[in-house]
Amino acid sequence: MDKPRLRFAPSPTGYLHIGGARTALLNWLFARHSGGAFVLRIEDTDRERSTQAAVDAILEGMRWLGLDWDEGPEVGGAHGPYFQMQRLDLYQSYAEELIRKGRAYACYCSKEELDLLREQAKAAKVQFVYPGTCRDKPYDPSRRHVVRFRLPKVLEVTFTDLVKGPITRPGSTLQDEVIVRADGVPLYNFGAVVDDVTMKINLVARGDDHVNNTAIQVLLYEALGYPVPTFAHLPMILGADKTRLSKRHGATSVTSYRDMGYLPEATVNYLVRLGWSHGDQEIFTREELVKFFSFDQVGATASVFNPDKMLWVNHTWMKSLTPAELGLRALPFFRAAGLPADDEAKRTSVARVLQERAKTLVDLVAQARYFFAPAEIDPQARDKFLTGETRPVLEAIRAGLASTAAPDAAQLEALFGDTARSRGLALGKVAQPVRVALTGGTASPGIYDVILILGREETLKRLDDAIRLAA
RNA sequence: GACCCCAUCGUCUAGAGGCCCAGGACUCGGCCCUUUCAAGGCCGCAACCAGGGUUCGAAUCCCUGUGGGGUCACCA
Repeated sequence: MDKPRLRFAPSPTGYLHIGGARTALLNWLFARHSGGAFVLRIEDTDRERSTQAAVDAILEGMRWLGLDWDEGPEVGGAHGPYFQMQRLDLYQSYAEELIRKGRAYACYCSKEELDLLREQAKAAKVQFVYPGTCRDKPYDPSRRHVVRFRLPKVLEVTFTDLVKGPITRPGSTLQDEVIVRADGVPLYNFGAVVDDVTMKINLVARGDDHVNNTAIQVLLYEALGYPVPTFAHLPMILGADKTRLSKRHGATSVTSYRDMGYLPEATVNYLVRLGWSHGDQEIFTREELVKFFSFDQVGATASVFNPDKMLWVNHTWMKSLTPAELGLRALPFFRAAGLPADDEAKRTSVARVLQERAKTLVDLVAQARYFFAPAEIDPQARDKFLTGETRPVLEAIRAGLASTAAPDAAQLEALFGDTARSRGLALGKVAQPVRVALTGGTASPGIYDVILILGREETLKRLDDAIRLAA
């Protein structure tokens, strides 16, 4: 087989959702795996719903995931243009070729007439079948018409599917479909086939919802005289209630995951594991995925999107980044939260102590708040830990710290240990009040780390504030 | 309704006739570690849709049923 050429062909009617992103990802993965090409084509023939904003959103989503395309919008390529609305002449000439060869014909029936027939069929509870009214009428381009494919007499159509195996559909369930509208814009089945033919696509991997389109497309390829590509129909992604994933299941656009503080590595990792596996491995780098991925390891079953597991994957990825890198990734979120985290050394230290505790970048920033802004003392924590009883402890720590010029971890440990021991207290009895004083809450990274990051001056200041509160 | 596809723990999955009274991961529960919270370690709960075949032997192959999903446009 020639080098694989794959494509992702979204219609720009909205943002890039999770399902589309996975389709794009798997196509990209296999193209990179095989050294083939990945083409991005925009199927904007639905003028009602297509928007430039959606095109931008889709490209943005793909870029965030790191899915670069070899041919397509903005990068061009030898088989362009890559927007269907810029390829109308092409569809027209292919349609005319089919008419000339007798494989298609002009149909002059009005939409109203057909709608009526469709209603009648529905009322009679039978499948609507185009009666073939115009099948043998002469071609008169001057009359308003659509182009219909003349269905060849076939018993059945069979094609290979890399994930589902051979699929057969009886010819009796097919009919003369409209392939070009009256306004000259092609319908999906025709546009996609003409484009896949002219863009030399030989492996079509797309959503499961297209399986039923495939038979007619196979016939179209044959009518056009081109080899039929191999197909890979990817199972749908479902929500928790096992229905197709949609907005009501929560966030469905990839960029919303970016905005919620997920890493692209984790998103890619999770998405690919939804329906694909490689033994027992859960975490994959992009390089590993490129190396291991193939369509025949993709399961044939639809899979339920599990936010908990995605969160775990993200957490795992966050832990694997270097603190400096993690801090850098979090920087936009710090800025969005209005926290001054531009000091790289401090930001890195914060990331280091928080990376095991924060599951997303947004979570990390939320947990880091008191490092960059005054501590907001939780009332319950104050009532419990900043009391007349703990005040002497706070004062002792304050005094010890004040007499140390530049405390290090060992000195802090000694200070806390001695303070606890001399008063016959467990270490926790000393650490908790200090924790509340410095962070405002009862849960935080190790208290010595907190002090070291806050610095001596700021720590003394917060201790003073807390001692006042404990009065 | 017709046609197509699918069917292992709650979820993602391993499993391509004996290695499986079914393995890993998420979630959940317990224990350990521990200055809090995490992280980490250990342990546990939990599944082959049903019924028929084929076979010495079936989660794995075949058939039927059931359940779920998808498609039936001058949308994609």
